[in-house]
Amino acid sequence: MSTTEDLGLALGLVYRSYAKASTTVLDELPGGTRGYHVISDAVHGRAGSQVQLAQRHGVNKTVMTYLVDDLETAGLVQRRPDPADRRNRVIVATDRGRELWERVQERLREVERHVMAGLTTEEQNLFCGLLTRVADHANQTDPTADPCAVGKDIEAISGSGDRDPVS
Amino acid sequence: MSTTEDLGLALGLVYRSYAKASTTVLDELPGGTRGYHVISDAVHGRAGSQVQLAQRHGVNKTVMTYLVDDLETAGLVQRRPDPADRRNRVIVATDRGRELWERVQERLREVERHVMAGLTTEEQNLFCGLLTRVADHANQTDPTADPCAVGKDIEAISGSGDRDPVS
DNA sequence: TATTGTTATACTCTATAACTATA
DNA sequence: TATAGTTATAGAGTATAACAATA
Repeated sequence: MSTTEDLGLALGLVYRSYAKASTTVLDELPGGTRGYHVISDAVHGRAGSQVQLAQRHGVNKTVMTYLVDDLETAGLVQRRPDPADRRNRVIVATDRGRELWERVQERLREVERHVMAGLTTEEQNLFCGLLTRVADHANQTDPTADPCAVGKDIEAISGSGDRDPVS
Repeated sequence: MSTTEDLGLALGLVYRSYAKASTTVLDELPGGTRGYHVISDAVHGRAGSQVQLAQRHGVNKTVMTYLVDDLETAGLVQRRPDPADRRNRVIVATDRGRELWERVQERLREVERHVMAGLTTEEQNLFCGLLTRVADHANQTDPTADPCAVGKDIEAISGSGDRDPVS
């Protein structure tokens, strides 16, 4: 019998498996895994403002301030003024940040293969493709949107009789 | 262009998307998402001891003590003495825990469909199947194994010249 | 008036250390 | 001696509140 009949359970298991396997590669970076993801966004020119970054990576904007501080101190990213809106700080990668990203990226490909070792190479590509589409869909859904909207959909489906699952 | 060329980034995005979408369903449970997963293991008779549960769900055994305390107080699980080793407390589900699990489980299926809305139904099944296999593989890999073993594999592949990605 | 980013502060979660009981 | 579980304590991570600058 499978030990994971639940999507959330399986996601958590795989997420932790990846986190553990990538530790040796990412723990030396400022901000660890999250720091790498911010650098990654900066390298691809999709970082945007700090608030946008914070929303995309699921943390408070104050946390992003500290993280960008560390990344900037390490010379990996830069805060740039946004000509269109002087309140924003656009986060861009430095040359050093780009070089670091490329080096780390190669080692992470090995980590990914290790995590997905239970699948054939073809299946790995298929899985990555599907996962990416789910992720992109989640990313498209406006991160600033009211989180309750999702809950409302679900409540409308399942009814209001069992709102309190405990009592 | 895709916003997620990286497995870890995509996993994080999907994981947070699921966490956000399941909030309304799971936040009222003791221990939230993790509490539900422990109940789920207990319902399926695969919970085992508290240490085993802690390892499977990626937390310290002390955290599991507190969590099981809350679940037991809520009447959802029970600590049972293990005849084979009196040090162990085997965690089993109560009738109430089983009922709760079934109710929540139905609502979570809707959440899952919402998270995977970017895929067709066939693709959703395919994705879940592959994800489950990756998760089972991660679960099989002895959770007590030395985490450094993974790092050693990776270092052997990528060489030792760039151990410090920053300087 | 609302939003971005910053700082100081408070809170939540988790781990460490020390202990008992069992093996 | 080593491990499961518990408790008290300390630490890491994160959010809240208040503020200045900008829209």
